[in-house]
Amino acid sequence: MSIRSRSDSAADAGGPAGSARARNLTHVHPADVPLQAALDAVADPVRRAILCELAGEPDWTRACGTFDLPVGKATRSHHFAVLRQAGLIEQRDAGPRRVNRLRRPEFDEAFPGLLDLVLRESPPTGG
Amino acid sequence: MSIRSRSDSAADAGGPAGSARARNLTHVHPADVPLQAALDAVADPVRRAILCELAGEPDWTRACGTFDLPVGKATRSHHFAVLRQAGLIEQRDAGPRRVNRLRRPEFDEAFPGLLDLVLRESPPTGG
DNA sequence: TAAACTGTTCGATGGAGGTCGACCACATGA
DNA sequence: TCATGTGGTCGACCTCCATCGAACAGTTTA
Repeated sequence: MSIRSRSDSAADAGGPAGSARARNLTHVHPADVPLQAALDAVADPVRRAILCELAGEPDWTRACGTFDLPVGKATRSHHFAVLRQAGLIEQRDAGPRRVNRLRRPEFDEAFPGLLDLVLRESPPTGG
Repeated sequence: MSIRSRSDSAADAGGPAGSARARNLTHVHPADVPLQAALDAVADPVRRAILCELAGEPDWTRACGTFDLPVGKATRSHHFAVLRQAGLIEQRDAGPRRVNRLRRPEFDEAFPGLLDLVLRESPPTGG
């Protein structure tokens, strides 16, 4: 079965009440994401860059602002929201920062192979 | 190695010279397709419908006009061209018709799991 | 309280691409 | 040659979405 405790680690992360900001953080489990939304999410190169950077480091160690992206902070915020609604990332407030986690196992179960393709994408090999 | 005889079955299909129309039929091997193009190709619902229909029948049995699609023939022609350039389908002229083949093994090798996701997509299950 | 930092929201803009109608090109058959 | 049937090409339109600047909100520290 693919039905699991979908309200487990997402919204409740960070404590029972959290802050007012944390309550605005809505998450979607990958199992509830339509294929269309998943494909749209990974079809954008900026979002794929976020996913690749995120995959290279431990969970909850990267805040949104620490990513090297060729877009302004408004656009960056938009992309993180898209990734969150597509079930690709999980976010948690840590002080003024918002740290991220790649939802690899859950997303892999819902869309086998898709995330692997994205993370296998090699940038221009620098040579 | 992923390098194989990429000029093998695509452009040469249908005989040495073929017709004048057949010479305009340019194919791209999946191994030469960027991930961006592959994702863009499968991100469109009309194109996914084509792929699903194509997967349900033997190769070279479906002409472009026989697909049940909610778009005009100009748009349909455009979508087939996109699928061809993305290495997802192979086309061959059969008289006035243009028959299609899903390049499943080649595409699977280049983008493992992606086509499976598309073909696994279940429409509203009708009940 | 104020300042600095992080991130979101809002409104507007621009470009990419899906869509169409019309016309064109090719193959078949009479 | 003409008619028909299939599919491609062209130009235009239009919608969606990525992008930005500006303003706003929450957190931390002074």
